[in-house]
Amino acid sequence: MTKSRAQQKEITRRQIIDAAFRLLSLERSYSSLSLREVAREAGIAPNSFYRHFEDMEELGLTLVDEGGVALRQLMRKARQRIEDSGSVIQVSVETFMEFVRNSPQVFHLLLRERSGTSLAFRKAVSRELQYFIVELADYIQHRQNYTMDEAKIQAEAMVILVFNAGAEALDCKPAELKLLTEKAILQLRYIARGADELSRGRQKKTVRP
Amino acid sequence: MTKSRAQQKEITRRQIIDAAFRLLSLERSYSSLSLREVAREAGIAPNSFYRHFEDMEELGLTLVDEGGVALRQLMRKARQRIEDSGSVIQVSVETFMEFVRNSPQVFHLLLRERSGTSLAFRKAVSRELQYFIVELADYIQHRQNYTMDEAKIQAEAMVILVFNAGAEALDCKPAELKLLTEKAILQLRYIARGADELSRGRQKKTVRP
DNA sequence: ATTTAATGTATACAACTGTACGCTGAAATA
DNA sequence: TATTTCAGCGTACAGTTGTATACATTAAAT
Repeated sequence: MTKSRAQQKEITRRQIIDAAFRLLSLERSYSSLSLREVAREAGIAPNSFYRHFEDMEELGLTLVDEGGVALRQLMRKARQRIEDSGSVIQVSVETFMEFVRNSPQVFHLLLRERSGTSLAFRKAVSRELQYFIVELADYIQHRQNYTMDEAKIQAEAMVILVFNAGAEALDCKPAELKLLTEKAILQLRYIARGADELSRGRQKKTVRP
Repeated sequence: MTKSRAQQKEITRRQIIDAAFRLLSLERSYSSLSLREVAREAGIAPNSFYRHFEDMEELGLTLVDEGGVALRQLMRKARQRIEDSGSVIQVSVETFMEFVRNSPQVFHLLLRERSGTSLAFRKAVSRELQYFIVELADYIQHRQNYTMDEAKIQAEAMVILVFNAGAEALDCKPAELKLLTEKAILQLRYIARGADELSRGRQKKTVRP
């Protein structure tokens, strides 16, 4: 059976994407990758790259999208875990940390391009983060009676801190991982509790649980 | 009057450092600078660079150090402002935001190299952040009776959030700056209050102020 | 006054980059 | 079956890079 043209093209496209992810590491940022390098790793001629992507920026944005999707899928599973067992904060943070350790390249990409030189990249990563922030804000608002603004500010702080913990996790030894996770959990609890107290202070009447 | 050798060397060294800072921007990260480019901007021959720095990494570490010093000096001034007027959190955050807007290149450098490809850079930036964290933790611990660990975890969360607000400030319009600052202040208050409540919960007896 | 040492330069080279051009073979279409 | 389309390749070119080597100038040391 011979492959259709579209199928073969899709395969090559995947090879390029996978090659790029493979090249990312602690010592190698996306912006330091050259087109030729990616082509080499993908096993194609440099010029063939252009049959699939306009330039490296377009490939990069594709990687950010793919990475975001992968991360969101994982966090959706985390929510299932929450249903039957335990604390939202703990399960979420632990799930995220697992992701960072299992797919460090993806996390590297998101982490670095969030403050990278390309506006398009920064916006793309920011958009991925917004998904989390909004989902988390919804969740928070659903359980307590915050305004949406309050909930978002709270959610954003949490996402930033978890992201930061992920960044530290990349550099640390496996033994230190647990400590790092606990630190992040505690920081998130500070925020949850603090937001709780401060919003209660502003409200006329709220029954303490 | 002729210049002594050491004096002239120091002048050229400064030209290199200043040139490198000048080249940094939203669109230009340190790792994307070439040795030749810096030499060109500094007005010297490419090879002359080596008379002052082993390689680009050594220059970069020097920049991180200088940036850290500048930032710390500014924050020290902030503490004076706190003495006579108002909230610690508010003054600190506002001071930091001013720094970001006034010396964006320095902040760019710290922000990016914090998650960059060079371990030496990451460590250098991390060390700069530790200065702030420790100072803030001391301050926190001095006012309330936390353990040092608690105070540090709290301080770290605060520094991370302020840093993040700074990153957002780089991309935003001047009009949005105030809103951004207020958001960060609120986030820090969440943490302060949350830590306060959670540590009180653990203590046998504490008199509410 | 002579020698030494060091700052800065000019030239050169090999390695790598992005990408323009033209070609090939085979799948898709007519 | 004949024609068109298009993914992929090879060659080529101009530009940039880090840095090795050799040399000039001149302050500092002898």
